[in-house]
Amino acid sequence: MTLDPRKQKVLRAVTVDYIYSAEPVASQTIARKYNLGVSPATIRNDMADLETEGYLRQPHTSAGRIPSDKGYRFYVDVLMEPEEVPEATARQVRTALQSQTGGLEVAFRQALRFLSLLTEYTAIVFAPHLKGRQVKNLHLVPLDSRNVVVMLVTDPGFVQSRVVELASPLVEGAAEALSRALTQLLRGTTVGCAGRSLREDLEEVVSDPALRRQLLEMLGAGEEGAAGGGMQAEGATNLFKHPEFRDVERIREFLSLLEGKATLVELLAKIANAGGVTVRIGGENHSADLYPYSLVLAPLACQGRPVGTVGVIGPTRMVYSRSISTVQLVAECLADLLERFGR
Amino acid sequence: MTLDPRKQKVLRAVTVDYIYSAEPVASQTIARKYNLGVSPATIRNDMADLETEGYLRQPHTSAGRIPSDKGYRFYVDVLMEPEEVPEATARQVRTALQSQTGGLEVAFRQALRFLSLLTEYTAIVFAPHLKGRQVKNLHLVPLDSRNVVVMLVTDPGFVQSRVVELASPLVEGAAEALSRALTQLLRGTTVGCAGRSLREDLEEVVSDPALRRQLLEMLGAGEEGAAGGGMQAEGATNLFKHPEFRDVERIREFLSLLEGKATLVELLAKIANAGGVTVRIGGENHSADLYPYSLVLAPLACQGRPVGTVGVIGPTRMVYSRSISTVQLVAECLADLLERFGR
DNA sequence: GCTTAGCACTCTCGGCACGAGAGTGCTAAG
DNA sequence: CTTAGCACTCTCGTGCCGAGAGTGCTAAGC
Repeated sequence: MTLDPRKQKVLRAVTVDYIYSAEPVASQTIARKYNLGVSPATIRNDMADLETEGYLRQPHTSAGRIPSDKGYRFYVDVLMEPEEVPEATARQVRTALQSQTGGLEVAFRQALRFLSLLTEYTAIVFAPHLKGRQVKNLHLVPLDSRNVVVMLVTDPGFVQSRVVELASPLVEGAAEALSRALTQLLRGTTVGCAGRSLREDLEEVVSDPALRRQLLEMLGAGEEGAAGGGMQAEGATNLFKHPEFRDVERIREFLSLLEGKATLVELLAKIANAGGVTVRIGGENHSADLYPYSLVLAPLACQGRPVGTVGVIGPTRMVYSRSISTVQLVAECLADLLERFGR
Repeated sequence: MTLDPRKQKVLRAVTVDYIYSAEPVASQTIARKYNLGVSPATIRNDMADLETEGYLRQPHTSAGRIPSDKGYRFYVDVLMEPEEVPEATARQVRTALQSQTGGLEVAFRQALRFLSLLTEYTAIVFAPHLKGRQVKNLHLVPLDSRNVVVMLVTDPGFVQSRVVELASPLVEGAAEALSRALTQLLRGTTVGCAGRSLREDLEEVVSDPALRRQLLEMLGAGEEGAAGGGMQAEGATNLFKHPEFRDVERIREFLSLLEGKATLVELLAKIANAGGVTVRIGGENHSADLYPYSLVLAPLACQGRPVGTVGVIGPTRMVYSRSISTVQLVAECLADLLERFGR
């Protein structure tokens, strides 16, 4: 069931040509541009075979061929020649991200900008969510007698803070004592798993009801924190440069895909547990919404545990080689960053 | 130079009809639907006059009329009947926003969601920027011996925090002493106006170079903080429901307007100092990028000082009456919130 | 048996003409 | 000043046509 060598060459030629031209590829074009040493007629026969085997599609009779999802998959797995990110560019990205002092959120945003700039697709990140992270530290910082900042630090160095208006004023020194007690109580607790016992323990330690409610909320359902529990995207407009987005309906679909998030988050969450760069092509996503898109995604881990996913989304007609190396680069930089913060 | 009463009625009819139908309005349509008691021919004459006076435009000969910017302006200032937000909806918005405990960022985001939902346009907020705010409090919270969270609290209760890796370990108790010293030094300082003297003072108080750099950065150029120093938008896809966005070029323009931000931020910053709801129609914005859009904007203030702007952006063919009342409602809720945090 | 030249066939796409429909502007009468 | 009537203009949808692109098939060649 393997493809004979010439058919592989034809499939590669069709794929590469279509990726760059966005036009169905004709047998003659291949004969002219990629010298396989055979005539258009022969190529035509191979293309017909490749179509019956499911690697190519024809938009309509008497048009050239374009790769099917299966064709892209074979291309990515077997035929594609890897493309390195130019060393100069790579260095630039690395230094920019490593010298980042503005905290993880800012670094993530910058990573997205790089990704969308270098690939010309839309960069997405499923930011490390607080849910599932362990509490490292909890601090109360009094602003004045009635207001206090609650600061929750979780595992890889995410800081989430909120201002609480207390029901009754704090006495001098109470904040520090409470901070110590709470940190001791909560250290190691997993955010999002606020069990009954925790609730009872809190009632003992914290007398102020407003503060207690706020703490429970922060430790609770894993809401979007400052680090962005949800998904972020950058460069949505990039996609509109590509001819598959000539019509408005497609644009609307794509934007509501990004805004709706649910479909994407589900996929990104799954990938967070994968190893290495994953390529998902069109229908492989088993979701009608994602059918016209391909994604190149890399998991993010901190001390061996998965914390999120980063990558790009674009049309199935994607420059996979470049996307893969770029995503890899950016993911590595972010991994370094996560280790640095995660100590 | 004032318009005679019947012409006003005609102008109102054309505007209202066009706002809802998005089709050029014919004299006969007006005669049929808005009974002004005159024949289409008379209305035609009035429309011709209104056109020479600049209130109406004709997309091409033998099409109906549509309002010009000047026409919309007259409609908004004189002809429009105010439309209240239904009490039930208003109550819902108020309670949802007032019971918000997740800090200003979350509340702002929710406000945007309401706005975009209720108006069907794109909601934007120029979030209170730290630049220009006064420092209220500065705290250092040690995480372990080498890492410390720097937390900067500015005037209306914005919290900005970053993790710093110190050049040399902290001794016990040093963090608290430093926090006190820094708060005393910095209280009342305006963020973004880090003068030379401040820099010298910091050198005396803070010996750690990494920490010093971080502090200067946070106090410095007024970068985007956690509260979002820049602009946020919600519901960009809303606009694509409207027929003026049938073609891809317009969509791309709009999205890059939102992503580019500069043009909008400039306008929003100006409005931040205004009083009450401001309506900007098309060309009134004196910016080619904004020419096809109208904005309904309200300033946000805290203790009498301007801190930002909130509103919606949509096509000039906008349901102004509804937009105005909705923006007003949301702005009031946010003002309450700002007062609560600003104590 | 694989490759290839030749040719008929199919499908898309741009251009053009045409007619219907919508709406105006003008004129002249009420 | 208002209005009926009518000619005029412009858009838009439709159908037609021809050019061009590309294939599939057949039969001949190696």
